Amino acid sequence: MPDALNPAQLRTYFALMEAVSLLQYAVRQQLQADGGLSYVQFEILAKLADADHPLTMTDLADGVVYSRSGLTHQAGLLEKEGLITRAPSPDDQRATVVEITEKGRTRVAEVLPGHVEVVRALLFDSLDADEVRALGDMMENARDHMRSRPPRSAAPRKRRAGAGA
Amino acid sequence: MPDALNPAQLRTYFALMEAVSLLQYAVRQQLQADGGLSYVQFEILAKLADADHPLTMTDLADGVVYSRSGLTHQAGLLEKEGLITRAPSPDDQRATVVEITEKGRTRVAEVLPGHVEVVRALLFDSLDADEVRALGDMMENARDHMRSRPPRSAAPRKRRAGAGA
DNA sequence: TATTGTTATACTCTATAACTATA
DNA sequence: TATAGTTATAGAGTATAACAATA
Repeated sequence: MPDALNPAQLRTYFALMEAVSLLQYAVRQQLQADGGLSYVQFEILAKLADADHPLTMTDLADGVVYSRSGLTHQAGLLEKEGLITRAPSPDDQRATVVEITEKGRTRVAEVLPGHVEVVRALLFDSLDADEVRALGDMMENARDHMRSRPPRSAAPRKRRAGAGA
Repeated sequence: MPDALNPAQLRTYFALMEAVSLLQYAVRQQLQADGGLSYVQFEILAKLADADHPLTMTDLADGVVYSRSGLTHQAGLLEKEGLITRAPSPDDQRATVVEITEKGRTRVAEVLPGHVEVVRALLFDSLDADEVRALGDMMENARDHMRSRPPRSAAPRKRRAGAGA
């Protein structure tokens, strides 16, 4: 098991992290400016708009956020703005059923064109069709690989908490 | 100018964002667990460890963080832990010269193996050498493209601030 | 007992604006 | 006047732990 990255891997890692950071930053700016939405809020709304049936909080949590309380917080903000509704599920009284409102759909529609434009201008302007396909294949593989390999493996190595001194 | 993304682009965009989000999450976990460092702090230390001459705050700000005060804050934390030193520059009395300490280098050395291992296991396990090269080329192009194209273009479209209703 | 979800709380990161000091 | 950096402050996002209610 090789304990280091070769130069090509290092170069790729840094370029990937930096490029995506720049993209994320631009996307967050756009969503905030055009619709007052954080990226997570946009993800929640987009997921709800895409689904043909209402989703539970657990459904939404999958892949969107890493803690339940974080999702509850974000959902609370979206509900306060009238972009989603929350109601107890008829099937399972423990579950909460989340639906997007018309106002929520409108907000997504307001934000989407600018979003698409940013992604196109920043990411896809410099990639041809073949590259887009290759990149998509690689990232789907990587994503599936990471999903199936929970990071808990590398968790408890050394603890370090307060000011070191 | 096409106002939408084609299906291949959409698929690639989402896969890229999700894969990198998972990677970032795992990397942050590892850095925190192994060295009590945020990713930005690790970037600062790595940049200093890599440079053969001391850097100014402005040097560090390039590409690491998006506001000066944020960098000042992070540098303050690192200094408090004894991982870096800050001193007025002899050349330009306005500037601050930042140097990594031995303790800082040690911390980087402690964190690096686990970091590399996470990146290798999560990202490069599913990519062969050709893919690594292709991904690196694409991401370097995209990064340079984004750097040269400041996102301010899409900034002022619509304002939306407080609670909507 | 396990699961769903919320609440309370605390902490980190980031950004804005005001300010000092030097070029 | 422009630049380098800090400070104070405020806000958003996220996580942990305790809790309530249902399966």
